[in-house]
Amino acid sequence: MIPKTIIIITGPTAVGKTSLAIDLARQYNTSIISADSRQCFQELNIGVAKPPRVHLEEIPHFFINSHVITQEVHAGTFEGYAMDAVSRIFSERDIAIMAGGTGLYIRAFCEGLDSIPQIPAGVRQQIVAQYAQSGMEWLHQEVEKKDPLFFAEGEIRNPQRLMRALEVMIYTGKSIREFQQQKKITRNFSMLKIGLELDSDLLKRNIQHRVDEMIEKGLAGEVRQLITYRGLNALRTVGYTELFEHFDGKISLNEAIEKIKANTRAYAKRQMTWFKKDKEITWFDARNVDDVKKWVELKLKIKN
RNA sequence: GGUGCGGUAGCUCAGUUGGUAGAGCAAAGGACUGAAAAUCCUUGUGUCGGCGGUUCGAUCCCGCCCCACACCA
Repeated sequence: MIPKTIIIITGPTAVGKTSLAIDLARQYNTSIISADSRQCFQELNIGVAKPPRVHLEEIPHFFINSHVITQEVHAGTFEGYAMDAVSRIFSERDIAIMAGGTGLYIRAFCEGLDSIPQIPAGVRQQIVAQYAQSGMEWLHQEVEKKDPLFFAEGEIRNPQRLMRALEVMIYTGKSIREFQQQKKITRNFSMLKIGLELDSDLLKRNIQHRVDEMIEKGLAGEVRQLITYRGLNALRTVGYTELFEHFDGKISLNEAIEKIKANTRAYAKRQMTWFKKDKEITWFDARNVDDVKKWVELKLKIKN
């Protein structure tokens, strides 16, 4: 019996993950699970570089257009969703494909997250509101008092982490540190992790082209329609925040475009910083996707 | 041609009552287990427009020149 295998394609934004995934999905006659924290939202289209509609119709995709922006989606949501999706794919196929650039989501899928109770939304809302009002000093004091364990070793200058620690403490009465065992779960299928990379000048050029293309396709119009939802997490996204600023009259359209390009570059850099640490990834030059295909074929043969 | 305001880090600018200079953004590196396209940390030598003068010492004061902008002719 052939072992079930998922081919995971990752790398920075605008290297060409999507088109490689589609090629492989065709070749192995299977489906794709997107590992992208923004493409899952129906309302976000031009700005998040979804696969073209024809391809979405040709090949089944999971976690694309699967949610609406008012839903809360996070790494835990993805883990559950993606585990369900692979098992459905594996019930009919031996190979599945995952493609995306959200490192935390991919890790959640591959290794699992430590189980922490679901915190009711209201708990966080209160903390966020209090933080907005009273600021960092208050947050520090709260966490130092309520969760000294986290305060001693956590990222105490990062408000998001502090607020997360606080909500877990308030709701469960235990430090988030006690939950975070960093235990890797072993999945009952095998994985081939592929990284696509590109010389930084070339990647910059790709980003530039892609952003210009998004503008031509009408990104500004898409963003304008979503302006009333700007407070939602789904819209704290490169391409959207900069255009909101433009519609506020703070910056010109050209400035917004330049900012989108710069922020996309910074995002790509953060992605590389994350992925470089994953020693299971085999890297390929994005210009030689045929090498990837050959390598995948070889690996799958060995497995048989 | 005259007057005014400027010329400081890749960009936008702050500053030094004369002791060779600093923020934001960019850039580079890094962290990150339920906000992750998010969030956070680290890294700043640049003929302070050019040439001369005053001074122990000038980017800062003075003179001339060049460049940009505005206004007046």
